[in-house]
Amino acid sequence: MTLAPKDAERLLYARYVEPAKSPTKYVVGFHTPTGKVLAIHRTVAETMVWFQPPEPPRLDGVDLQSEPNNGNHNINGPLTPLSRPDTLRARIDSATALNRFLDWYDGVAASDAVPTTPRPTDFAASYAHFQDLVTQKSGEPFTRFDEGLIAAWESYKPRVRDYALELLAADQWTEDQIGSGEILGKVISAIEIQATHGDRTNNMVFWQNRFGHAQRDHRALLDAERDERDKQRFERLFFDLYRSDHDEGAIFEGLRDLSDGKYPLLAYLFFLKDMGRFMPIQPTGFDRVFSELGIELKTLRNCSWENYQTFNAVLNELRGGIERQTGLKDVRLIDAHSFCWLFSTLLRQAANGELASGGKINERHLGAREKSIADIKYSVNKTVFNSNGQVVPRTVKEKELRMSDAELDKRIRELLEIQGDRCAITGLPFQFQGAHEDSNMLPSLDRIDSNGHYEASNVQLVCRFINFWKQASDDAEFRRLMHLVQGVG
DNA sequence: TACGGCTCGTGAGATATCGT
DNA sequence: ACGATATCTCACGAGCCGTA
Repeated sequence: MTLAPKDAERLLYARYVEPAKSPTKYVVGFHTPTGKVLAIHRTVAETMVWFQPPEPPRLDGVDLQSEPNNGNHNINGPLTPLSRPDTLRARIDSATALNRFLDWYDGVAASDAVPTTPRPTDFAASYAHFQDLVTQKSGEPFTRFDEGLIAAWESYKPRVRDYALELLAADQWTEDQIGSGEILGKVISAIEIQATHGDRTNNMVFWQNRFGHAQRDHRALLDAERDERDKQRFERLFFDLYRSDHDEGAIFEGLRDLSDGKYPLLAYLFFLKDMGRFMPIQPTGFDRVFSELGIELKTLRNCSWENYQTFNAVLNELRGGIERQTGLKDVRLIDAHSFCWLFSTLLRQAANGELASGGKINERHLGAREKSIADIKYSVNKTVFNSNGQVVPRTVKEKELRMSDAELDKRIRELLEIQGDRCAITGLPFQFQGAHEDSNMLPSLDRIDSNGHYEASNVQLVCRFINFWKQASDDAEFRRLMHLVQGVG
């Protein structure tokens, strides 16, 4: 007795209503209620089901095959789990046998299917590669997460998050606000964080309009502001996410369906909820580093709760590996995330040949930074002293230092922070005292209005050569001229 | 009949260019 | 600087077909 695939297909449609993706000429597949997938070949003579482990018990009319023969090119997209080597295949003899099999398969609890977290193949070797790249880039190897290159590149994420949580103010939400647009507005503001200077811009979600509205990760949220039904749905899910203990998986899937599967957006929203468990993601970047580490996980176009949980589990596993390699204690989830992100960026730069030429330009370590801060203070004091009522051949402008030493120190640190260690006028990265190879790139305190005094609101940090060039000219005019020069270059 | 090499089309994402 | 549009690149999906 045999069961023709077209009859099997009819049964599958009756049971699961719609296929996991539109059928191809050769293959049709379905999701089960527990989130597994199964598929059959449509053109072979008898019904052969591809399905995920575990192996079924002995069932009448169900004949487990020794080989999955799942090399078919149409097993992809939502059916990708079936392209794994541990996929099983069974020949099904009859309609009743198929139903028997499906009853069993549908009943396989999702917990049985919890995928083992993929691990790096040789973390020690990968870590050595990472150190090599860090050293090429910054001149010294990685030692800890709170200083050096990794701190400079990555420390902004928790800061952006803190600010986002303020804007979100989820603790003030009330259930009757759902549908009002207020919650949606708060979520949007917690996404669209743009610092006019420096590094507090939210780059975890691609939200800016630079490449057009359609490209923005949170487009669906913006559109929902003008769509009562979607507004209601979004706000219900946001309320559930931040204010209830409803099933996080269901919320994730719900948001995904509403927002077009934008993985970075979803991950960011969950990162806001709990940075102890959830990390932001940029699929291309993380796939790059996972492939380097030999971790079998593809996140690109795989935005699902299961995939996201695996992603976070992988990072969680890496914490131990990083602790063992570095000897550091208490490596946090976000540290593992930063490690991957920096590694990924370095891999990309190395691939593009940007590492060698970058040389020491990005070199920064705390010692050098501290020296630079001291230097700046010293030179300001000197400037002010020199221009205080002395008799000189030409008129010297009166410049007052309207800050105490401690205030000046604090302001310089603030500015370095806000400006992301870059020149306020040219955007070039600063080099710091002792770690520099070009003294023109040392930071220098500039008065925005050259006729004003040294006070907190009138100062910015610029490259030393910019300060020389700018002399007494007006800030706006000088910026205009600089842009002309940059345009020519 | 199954596998897998191959090609071609598609679309997302990244980047370049142009206009304001 | 910012926004809109054009262009490029790459991975993936789908199907064809030669080989075993």
